[in-house]
Amino acid sequence: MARAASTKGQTRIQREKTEEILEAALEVFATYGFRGATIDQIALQSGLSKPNILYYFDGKEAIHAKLLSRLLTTWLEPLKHLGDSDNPVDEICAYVARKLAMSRDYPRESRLFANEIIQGAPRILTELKGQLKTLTDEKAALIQNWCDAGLIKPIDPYHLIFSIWATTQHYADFDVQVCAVLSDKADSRFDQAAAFLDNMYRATLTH
Amino acid sequence: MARAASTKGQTRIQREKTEEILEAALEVFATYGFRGATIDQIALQSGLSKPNILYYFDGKEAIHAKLLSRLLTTWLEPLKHLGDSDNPVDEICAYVARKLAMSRDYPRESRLFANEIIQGAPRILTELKGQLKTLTDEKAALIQNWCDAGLIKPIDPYHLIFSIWATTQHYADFDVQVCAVLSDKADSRFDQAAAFLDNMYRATLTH
DNA sequence: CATAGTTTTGACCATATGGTCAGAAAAATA
DNA sequence: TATTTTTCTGACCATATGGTCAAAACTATG
Repeated sequence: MARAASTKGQTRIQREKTEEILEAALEVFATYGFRGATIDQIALQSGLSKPNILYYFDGKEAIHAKLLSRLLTTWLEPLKHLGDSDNPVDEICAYVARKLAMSRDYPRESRLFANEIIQGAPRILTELKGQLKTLTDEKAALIQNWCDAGLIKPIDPYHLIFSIWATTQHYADFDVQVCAVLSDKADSRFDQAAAFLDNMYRATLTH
Repeated sequence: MARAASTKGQTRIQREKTEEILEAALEVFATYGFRGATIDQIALQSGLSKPNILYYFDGKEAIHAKLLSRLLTTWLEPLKHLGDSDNPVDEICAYVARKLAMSRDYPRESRLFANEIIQGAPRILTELKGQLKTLTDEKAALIQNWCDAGLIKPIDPYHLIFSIWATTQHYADFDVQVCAVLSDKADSRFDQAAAFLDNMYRATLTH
């Protein structure tokens, strides 16, 4: 038996089933959190039997860990692309737009992450203090340079980044609430949000 | 036996124990979510035995329901105080400050709420579409009036409110992440946040 | 103090849940 | 086709969990 843990030499079936399980697990973990999710739910969602799932993964923890480790890479991707440019305001607004698009297109990933963080990030704290902090420090320094050069208004770069995470992820994590409040106007919520946020960050950053 | 459900004629012990249980339950539910929390944990946290807890409440659901119904009132309080005034910008910034203070002083309440919403608000959806929507509609109309009167820049009042909820609650719900990124600078995070947010919303709203 | 009412608990139950295992079914290989 | 390897499953186990109950401990009051 070749466990999915060994990344080399996987058969077609191993690759396919592993994906199906992760897809189902994402749905379940995002909705109920780690402790609230059950392997039976993942089994039901994926159409596989419970023992079959445990044939591919070494347990509930392992499935969750795999999802989280994948997620972090995807999640940091938009921030990585925040590059130097002659127009910092556009650069930041483009980042906001990318991040909002991720909330729209990958709400389950956002909720998986939110569940983990709210509950104290017990299984991802190391990565937060490592990868996430390193990247954020780097980009905060870049933004600080823009401030110092007078290209944008003076602001705290860290809290600017926090506010971007908060405002964009809100549309994935709190979607039920947003829809409840907007009711019939909810359909265009992502377009409205894009316009509002672009407007707000331009006002915040432009001299 | 007089169950806590009957709000009238409670003895001193009933009032005290009920509070102790709710206090412990808030801690546990906020950390693990509804499905992840166990009555045993609440028992341990409160120093009471499990059967004793079930003597005061009709089950896990009932404890959670009680917490949620209390919470909603407290939670909407800051928004209710968003009143008419000759300086709308100050008015909104004061609301932001109040909301941020709540994240600092009542992080568990914020997380309890966040857990519920992220998981689809199964036990509070009615209240969201009722109380929350009504109040938000009312305040959005007020803000719209300020826009129309030219007292603040034209913005979408609903998404302004969403952004305030998102940015302020972020400091309670994602506190672990904020601290991980700020590391040694984390101590003053709420003061920094207050300054940043005040600055951002003034820029967004002032002509 | 005696009695009635309230509060608390240990022991217990039914179900849910994470996980195991021997062997069957299917697929790859010789 | 025969054999080896991979994939899959029903039955099962140990523990965790929500909840019950009879009786004990405690408290207030006549």
